[in-house]
Amino acid sequence: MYTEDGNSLARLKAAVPLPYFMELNELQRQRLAKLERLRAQGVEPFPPRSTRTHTVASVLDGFDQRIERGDTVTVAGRLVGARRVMGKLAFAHLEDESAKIQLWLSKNDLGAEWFDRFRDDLDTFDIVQATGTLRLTKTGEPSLFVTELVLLAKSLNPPPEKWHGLQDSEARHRERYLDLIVNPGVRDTLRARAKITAELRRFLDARGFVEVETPTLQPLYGGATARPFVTHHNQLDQDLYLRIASELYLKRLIVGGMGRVYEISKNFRNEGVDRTHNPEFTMMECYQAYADYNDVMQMVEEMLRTIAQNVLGSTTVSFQGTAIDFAPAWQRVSIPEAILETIGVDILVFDTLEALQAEIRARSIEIDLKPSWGKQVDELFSEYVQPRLIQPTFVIDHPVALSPLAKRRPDSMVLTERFEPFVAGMEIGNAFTELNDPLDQEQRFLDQGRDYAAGDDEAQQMDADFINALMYGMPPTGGLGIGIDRLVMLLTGSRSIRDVILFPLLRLEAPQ
RNA sequence: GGGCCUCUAGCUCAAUGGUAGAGCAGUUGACUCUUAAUCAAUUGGUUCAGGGUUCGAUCCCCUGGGGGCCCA
Repeated sequence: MYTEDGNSLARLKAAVPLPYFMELNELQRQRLAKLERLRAQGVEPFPPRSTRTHTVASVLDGFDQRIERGDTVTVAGRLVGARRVMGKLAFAHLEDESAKIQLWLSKNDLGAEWFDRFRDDLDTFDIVQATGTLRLTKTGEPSLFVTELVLLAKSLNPPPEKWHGLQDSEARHRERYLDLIVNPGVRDTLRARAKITAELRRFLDARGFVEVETPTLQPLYGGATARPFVTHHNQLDQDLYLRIASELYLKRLIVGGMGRVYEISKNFRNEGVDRTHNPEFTMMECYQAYADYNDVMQMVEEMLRTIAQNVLGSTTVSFQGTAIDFAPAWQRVSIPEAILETIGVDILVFDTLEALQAEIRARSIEIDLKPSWGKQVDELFSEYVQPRLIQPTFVIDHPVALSPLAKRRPDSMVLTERFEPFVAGMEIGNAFTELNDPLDQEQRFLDQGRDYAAGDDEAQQMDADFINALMYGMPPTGGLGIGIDRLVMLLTGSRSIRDVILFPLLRLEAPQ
């Protein structure tokens, strides 16, 4: 109760000094007024520490025995949900990082001072510390019977609607902290993501891979088909590119004799944003000397089986209503064979852009026309084959033209020893027997340079130092990249990459 | 880049071109076992921004902005 005249809000609004940097709405002003009043009563709204003795989960563990023993515990956390005040008795819920428990506040046992304070000056979302004994309510809900209450941090922002919560996807992304408070699934996904990367590291460490770190700021970019972000180093007066892939650095380490290396890092690609793309995303890349892409395929099967089993307790995951089974062995789909089977076009026969497009026209196949044979094949595959790859599948036999860093198949000048794992119609990785012939590699870079000159701004750049490294001799090597964000999507059933990235890129909010 | 949808109170949402509303939250009062507590009263608006049409625009038109979905 504010004052005896019951009409004090206007006066409080006028009396409370506002932060100069933002305009507060009425609810925020009310909370600020409460903060000021607490301070006036000698209650510090932001004390430096709490003296909690238990997490909520540990209190709930063995709850009945704690009641019998009459344990006194101190917990700390956020007031969530409605506060239900009934004259001289009140209920609320307190949530910490482990669990939620009901607080039972009685005016007699807590004392009038703090009971009134709870009723008048504490709000939902305030962070408090509560000390007391444990009881069950008549409906059997475990509750903390509070004998001492301490404010730990006053909350100035009001909570969203208590039944529908925070729905607006823009608000959920821009105010992820609020999303985390009110939508429990966000925390679950975050924890699952941490577990997935931990399991991935465990899997690789157990196989003798050494985790390394290579540059994010690079004088040349490479290792993937993508446009880079450009930045500038002032003192060197030199443009630098943000990493689009770790590949070329990691293979330098294989040249250096590291044997097995991996890196989990952020890649930055200057491209659009959609359900499966964020300009900044996380990739695991690993390279194994004296292995080939068949070895890597087996490792991927084992890797995803292990991760799914250890994270979900099962190799089967439900993704958007479809059961997906990561258990080996995965099916293999050859790009030329799959295109032949699906639309009847043999890309190995129609092996020039002109011939391929003539055949496409002859068969009245609806497809966008592309500027090169490789891109046209990619387009046919993406359009007609990829959407059908729901269960885990290795797509193999990529054209050389699309694979400037992969070794050719011994029996083919146009196909490479490469595979991409596809799940739920999504490309989740990329792997190949690495090209270790410096002469062929130089030629591939030159071909890429021609594509770039012809207007393909995703083509790769000549990297003379990488060629120089290969000229010292790189063993036959199997390499792999796995998109961590998409893997997390699959294992958490998330429809959008924005649901597994805590702070996805959004446009600057419109100036108000 | 294109198409469609969307933006209204802190949140979730209404509103034939004619006084901008509801629920929740908040505020005031009652209430010592509540569970979306209940009962009574009540505050709260740059309808994303800027133009236009109109006697009158949340609504219709144009331009721009944010977000989502689909396509590329």
